[in-house]
Amino acid sequence: MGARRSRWDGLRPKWSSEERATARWPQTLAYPGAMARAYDVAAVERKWQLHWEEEGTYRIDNDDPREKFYALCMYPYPSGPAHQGHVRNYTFGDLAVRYQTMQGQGVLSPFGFDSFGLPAENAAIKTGTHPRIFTEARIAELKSSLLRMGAVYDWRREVRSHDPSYMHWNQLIFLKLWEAGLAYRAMAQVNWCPGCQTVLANEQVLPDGTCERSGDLVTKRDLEQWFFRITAYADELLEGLDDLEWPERVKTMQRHWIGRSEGAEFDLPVEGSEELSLRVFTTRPDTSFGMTYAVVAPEHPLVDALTTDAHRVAVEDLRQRAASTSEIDRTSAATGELERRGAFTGSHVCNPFTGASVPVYVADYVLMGYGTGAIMAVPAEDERDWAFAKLHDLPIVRTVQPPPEWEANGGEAYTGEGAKINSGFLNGLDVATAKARSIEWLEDQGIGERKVNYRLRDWLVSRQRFWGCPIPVVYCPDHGAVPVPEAQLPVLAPDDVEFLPTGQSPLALHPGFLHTTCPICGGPARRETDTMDTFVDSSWYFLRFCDPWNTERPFDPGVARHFMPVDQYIGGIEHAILHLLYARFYTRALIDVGLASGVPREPFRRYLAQGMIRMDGTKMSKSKGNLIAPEHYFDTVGADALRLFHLFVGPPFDDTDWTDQTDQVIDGCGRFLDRLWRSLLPGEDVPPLRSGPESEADRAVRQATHRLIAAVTDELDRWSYNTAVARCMEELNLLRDYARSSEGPHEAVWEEAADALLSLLAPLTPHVTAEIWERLHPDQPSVHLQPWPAFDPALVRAETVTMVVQVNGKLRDRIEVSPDIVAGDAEALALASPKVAEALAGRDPRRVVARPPGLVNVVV
RNA sequence: GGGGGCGUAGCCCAAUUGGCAGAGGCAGGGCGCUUAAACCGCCUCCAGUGAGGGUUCGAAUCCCUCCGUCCCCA
Repeated sequence: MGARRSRWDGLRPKWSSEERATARWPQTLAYPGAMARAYDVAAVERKWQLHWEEEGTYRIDNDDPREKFYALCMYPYPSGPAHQGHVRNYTFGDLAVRYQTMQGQGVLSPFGFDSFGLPAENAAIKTGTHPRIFTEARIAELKSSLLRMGAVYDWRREVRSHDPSYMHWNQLIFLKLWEAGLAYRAMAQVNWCPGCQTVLANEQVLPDGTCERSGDLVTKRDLEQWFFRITAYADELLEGLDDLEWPERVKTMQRHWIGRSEGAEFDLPVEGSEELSLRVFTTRPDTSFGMTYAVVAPEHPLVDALTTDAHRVAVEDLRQRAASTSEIDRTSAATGELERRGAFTGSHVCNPFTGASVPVYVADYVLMGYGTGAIMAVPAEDERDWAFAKLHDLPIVRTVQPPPEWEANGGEAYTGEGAKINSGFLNGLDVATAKARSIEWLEDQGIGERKVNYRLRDWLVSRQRFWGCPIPVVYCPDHGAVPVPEAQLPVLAPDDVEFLPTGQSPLALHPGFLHTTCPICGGPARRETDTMDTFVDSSWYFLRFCDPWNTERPFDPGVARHFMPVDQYIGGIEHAILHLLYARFYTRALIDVGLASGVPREPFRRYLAQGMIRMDGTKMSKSKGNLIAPEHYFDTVGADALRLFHLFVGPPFDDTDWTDQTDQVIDGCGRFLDRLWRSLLPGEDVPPLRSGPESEADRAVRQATHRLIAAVTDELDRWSYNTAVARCMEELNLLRDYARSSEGPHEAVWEEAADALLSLLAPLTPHVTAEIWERLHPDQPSVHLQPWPAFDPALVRAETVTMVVQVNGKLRDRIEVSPDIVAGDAEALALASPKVAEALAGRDPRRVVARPPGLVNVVV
């Protein structure tokens, strides 16, 4: 308790002594078993890692006058020493931090830990270690890895989800959302394991619907739960996607997840009853004339009332089966099984469009959570309805005319465009017009209206767990749910709890925590024992990073206005839907309840979804037991070489395979850095430099250097790290040739080239470039504090380009031309070529396609 | 079942976004250095772009079908 409180309101030390002690540098500077290196990698890397940390090179104050750049990697769940996926992620992030710093930006580079979560709780059950002890040990290990890979952060800003100073504001935000009506309580179904007598998270339920611990069949149970009203922002979350520089597929995934659909809701009067009616939602009100039956979800409140005695047994049977079937199975299983998954209720409703009486079925393919939990079934225009109708021998009436060949080709449900048929006043209209007309009719009749429906549901945040942020609510018999007063925040879980393998949260078994008094009347009351979904923690940590030492509120909106939005967000695609959507919602909610006034509503401007690292065809992960620890490479080839490998192996958003050859590639990266060292530092590889006038060869090298700067700058801006590395390798090869040339390198040209190459590589391989730079320029600031190199556009531009001449698309000649050549001249030059004349063999050109200055194609 | 990505040399990957298929690296081969080996250096081999069809003066790139593979959703 005491140790935690000490972090309560102050700055965190950059590295606590205990954390530094765990940083596991190698004991010796030699590399037993590793290849001989041109320089002492361990000494160089350790020197600079300590240097950046002690100098505070990458700290930034809230009032920094430079233009801001916010670079952020998704804060990780602390699972121990970094794995290769972390290294890949933080290499990209660190590159951005260092690159933007050299570009003159004031870079905010914070780091923190998503430190609540199930693994620590499971470990507690297994070993008896308190989750906090367990978690903080894992954090120290991960921080050690980060230090040793040379990733730089403003550690003063570190945020941990489980830190009371974070929980305090987490809980305050919850109360503000509640006050604003954005948080509410409602009954919800949870996964219930009868064997463990506890609630299970979705990931604890195996694909076959059994409990991962006891193997019992998991059932559904209703519990009072807390929700966030994310659906209130559904439209805004959808529209906001358009302007984001995110991968298209991620935006598409979010659009599908929100799942906006326009349609209508209307009532179907139940036959034989004055007051009962069934409300249905449909996206195709134009097909209403084709409704030949209706379906309700097994959980629908009217099921009991609709079911007649003769059908009760079958319906009950179906309901029980549905309760133990996952939603995925319910909506996806083969149609052949539909027969036993639907049952007639015995009741009928009236189709208001036709006046016809149609039967009502219960079927598990209709979900209570979507729309109204009841549908009108139009088998002719819906594939699942078609299959169901066929199985139950229900009539099928087409209301859209399919194309002529449709029926002949065995056509079933037709969901496409066409003229309306069999549809009374809608006949002859196209689908869109018929939709509008049918909704008008419903509204005129007063039985229904236009309705926009979303697949997105409100966010269920209650978790029956110990290792999470307690929900700050007290239940009083007289006053109901009462917020914990702000002065009493944060509500902290007690430490003296026992972790039993029952799966039940220890909070619910702890009398001291459970029993409290009502803040209103002082009478006995019960504390909420549920904790928040950890996605709540991760939905605003990037805002806390802006102003982490604020003790008055979650963060100062003015400071957040300065640093937000995140200019480059990097993290795995696995968070592309939920985390990013929740964070986008939360940012808006914080603005709207007044905690973040004026902050941009979209928190992440650019998002890089990094690819996975696979091994033997599966994701490399601790649980699969196929980890290749980065520490091993820090100890042998060094962090720079490993970083270079991750940048070089392929585009950052592509998955990459860890194979038998990977070690050789990493060694190759180390060899490149050795060559860099030997080639640029005085020694046998660097010949005497010459002064005086510059030759043609000198000018060519100068040109190559300026082109390199232009190309690498462009490539870093668009995340093409692999090609940027390749270009730097090419430049070094060129410089080595230049050094060996008979004339020898010109001093000014050589130094310009060397400085540029070191600067360009500095964000990629920060240690070795810093060391070489320091040795070349002992009186200058570090390469990391140098401005990003500029290029001369005149030198980037070529004096001549090679024009390709084709005959019928086949390469026949190359001609050196001016880059400004016009089409007519290019054509004339091409036709004058003897090689073209030879290829033409007397034939007359039928057409000449000139694309100056690169290409002319002569067609005969 | 629906949606999306990817398939280029033995391997990882480039290709100015429709214009010369090759920048870089790994592996392999040869030579040099060495008493020898490692390291290092130099040189070098290797594909016509998963298959088929279409559009185009011109296709790795755009369109269609199929195959393989990965991901997301249901």
